[in-house]
Amino acid sequence: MPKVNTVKQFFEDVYSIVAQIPEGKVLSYGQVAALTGRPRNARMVGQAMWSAPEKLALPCHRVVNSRGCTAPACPEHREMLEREGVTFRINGCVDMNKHTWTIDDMTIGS
DNA sequence: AAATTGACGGTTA
DNA sequence: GTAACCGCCAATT
Repeated sequence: MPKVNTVKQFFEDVYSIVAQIPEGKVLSYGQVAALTGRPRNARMVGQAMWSAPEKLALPCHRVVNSRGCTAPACPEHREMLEREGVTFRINGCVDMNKHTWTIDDMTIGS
């Protein structure tokens, strides 16, 4: 019954984290990968997004690359983020310094 | 089983 | 600050 830490588990972790991203915040693939325990699997995270079942309502538009830009094939996500309160720079990238999500943003509660 | 590709990241030029 | 190259890890062909 070999059920070790396989990629499948990694995918579940990715879905779990991405699903917890609050509105107006974004995460980079590498950041998500690091939170799942695979900082080198940034690419795999993207693959997970593209492979993510829509029934999970996974906010993949809140996941961007290291530059803070939206996914290469989904520039329309930019408008979705703007609508959620995310601010964009002239270069078309998100203001990471203010919108890169962190655990600290969810634990400061109260 | 081997080689190529890929929603990426980081470093060097 | 921008451009190019290499490197990481798993999937796909």
